Amino acid sequence: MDKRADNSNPGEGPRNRPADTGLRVYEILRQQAIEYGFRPGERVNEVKLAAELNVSRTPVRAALNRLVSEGLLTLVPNKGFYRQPIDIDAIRSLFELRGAIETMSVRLFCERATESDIEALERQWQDFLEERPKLAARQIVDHDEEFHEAIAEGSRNSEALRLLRDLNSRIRFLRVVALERDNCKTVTSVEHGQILAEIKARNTDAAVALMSRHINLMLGDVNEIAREAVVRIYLGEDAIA
Amino acid sequence: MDKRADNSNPGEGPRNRPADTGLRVYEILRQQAIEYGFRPGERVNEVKLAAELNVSRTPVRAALNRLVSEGLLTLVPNKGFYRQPIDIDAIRSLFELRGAIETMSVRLFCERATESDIEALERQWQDFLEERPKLAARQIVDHDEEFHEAIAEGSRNSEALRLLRDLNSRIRFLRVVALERDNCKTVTSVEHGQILAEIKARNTDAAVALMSRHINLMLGDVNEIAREAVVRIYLGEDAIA
DNA sequence: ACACTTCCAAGTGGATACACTTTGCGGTAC
DNA sequence: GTACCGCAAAGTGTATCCACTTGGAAGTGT
Repeated sequence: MDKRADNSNPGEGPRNRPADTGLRVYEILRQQAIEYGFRPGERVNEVKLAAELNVSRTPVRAALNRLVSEGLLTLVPNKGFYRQPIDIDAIRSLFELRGAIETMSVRLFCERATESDIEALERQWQDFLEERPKLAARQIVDHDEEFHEAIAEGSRNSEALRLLRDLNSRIRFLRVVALERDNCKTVTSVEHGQILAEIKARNTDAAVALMSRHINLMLGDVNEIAREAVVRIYLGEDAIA
Repeated sequence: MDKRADNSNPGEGPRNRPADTGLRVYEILRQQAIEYGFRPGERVNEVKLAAELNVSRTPVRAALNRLVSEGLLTLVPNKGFYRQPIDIDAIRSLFELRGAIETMSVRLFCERATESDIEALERQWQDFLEERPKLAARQIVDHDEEFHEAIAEGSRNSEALRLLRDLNSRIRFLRVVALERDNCKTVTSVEHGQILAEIKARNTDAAVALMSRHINLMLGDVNEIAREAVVRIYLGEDAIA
C-alpha cells in the first residue's frame, strides 16, 4: 500500500508537503515517550511505529535518534531503541538538578527581570489561582511548569530555559502522579505566591531559599512516587481513581 | 562507485560489520562540530560529508539529528543542518549554567564522597600538577574537565555528570582559546588545589564559594574570548602563534 | 527427555532511489 | 539597463531495498 495516498488531499492546499512529517513524527513520538506510551525498558519497534503513523521508517528513526540525545531513549546496537527504564537514582538526580537550575534562575530573575516581567508573572499566577479549582492534575502541572519557565525566561539565560524544559519533560509524568497521589499536601500556588512576593521585593536570597525548599519537597518522596508511577503505567489511567 | 568496496577486507575478520559505522560517524561528526570544523552558522552538506566519510547519507543524517538535540546544530526545514552560530548570549548562558551545576556538584561531593573518592581526586590533581608544564592548551583543558567531571561523578548525580559533559563539549573550544590567549592569568591548578583542600576538610560552604569564583572568572571575558574564537576559527590553528 | 544444531522470521542498519524544494543563473520583455 | 520569468543544478526529505544480526522454534541425534 502506498503510504502517501493518505496525504494526497484532493483539491485543497498545495498537494502534499511530505517535508513536515519529520517534525510531526518527532513531536508525536516525543510526547509518547514522555507519557510512557512506551513502557520503561521496552524496546521500541520501528516498523510498527512507522505503520501506525503511516510513514516510512526514515522519519521515525530520525525522531528516535533525537530522543536518544534527549535522554528519553537508549540505543543498543543491532537491537534497537529502548525506552529509558524508571531508575530511582536517575529520578533523584533529575530533581536535584532541577533544584540547582531553578535556584539559579530565580536568583538571576531577581537581578535582571524588568518590572513588566514581574507583572506578567503575577498576572499568570493570579489566573492560575482562579482556574485552579476546576483543573485536573495534568493541567495543574502544566501551569506549574509555565510559572517556573517564565522565571527561567526572565532570568535571561536561554540555555537554562532550554534545559529546564527538557528536565520538565522527563519528570512531568512523575509530577502528575505525585500530584494525584496526595492532592491535598501540594500547595503549589501558595508557595508560588510567597516566591512571587519576595521577587517583587527583590529579596534575592529569600526568593532563592523559598524556591529551594519548594523544589526539594518532592525529593523525599521519590521512592514512593516512582512506585506509584510504575503501577499507573502498567495498569493504565484508571488504576488510581 | 560502490562505497562498501572499502570495507570488504579480503580475508581477515567476519567480512564487514556495517553496523558500527553509525557510532563511528556520530563520534567523528560530533568532534568536528565541537572543534568548529563546521564554521559557525554554516550549512552542513550531507552529501559532501557522506562522500568524505565513505558512507551513505543515512548514518550522517542520524548523527546530525542527534547533534541537533545536543544543541550543537539546528535544523531548518528544507534547508538543512546548520552549525549553531557563536552567540555571546548563549555562551554567557552556558557558563552561568555550568556554574550552577558545578557548585551543586561540589556541594554534593562534600556530602557524599567517600574517602577513596577524595584520594583519587587528589592523585589526579597531583598527576596534573606534574605534567602540566609540558602540556598544550588543549590537553590542559582536557585535564581540567576531568577534574571537574570527577567531582560530578563523586557527587552521585548521574544526570549532572551527563549534563556537565555536554556543556563542556559545547564550550571546550572557547576554553582552549581563552587559555591560549593569556596562559599566565589562568591558575587553574592552584585553584583546584584550594578547592581540594576545602573538600578534604569537608568544608562544604568554603568549597562551594571557591568553585563559584573559579567558574565565574571566565564570565567577564566572554566577549573577548568569543572574538578571539572567531578569529581562530576563520584563520586556522596557526593564526594565534 | 534433553541438549544441540539448523534454519527461518523479525527486525535493525545502511544504501539507494525518487520526489520535492530551494536557489542561482541566464534569457527575455519592457 | 533592469526587472521578471523560467529553468536547471544542487540538495533535502522520504520511501524502499538489501545485507546482516538476532532470537527462537522446529527438528535431529544421543
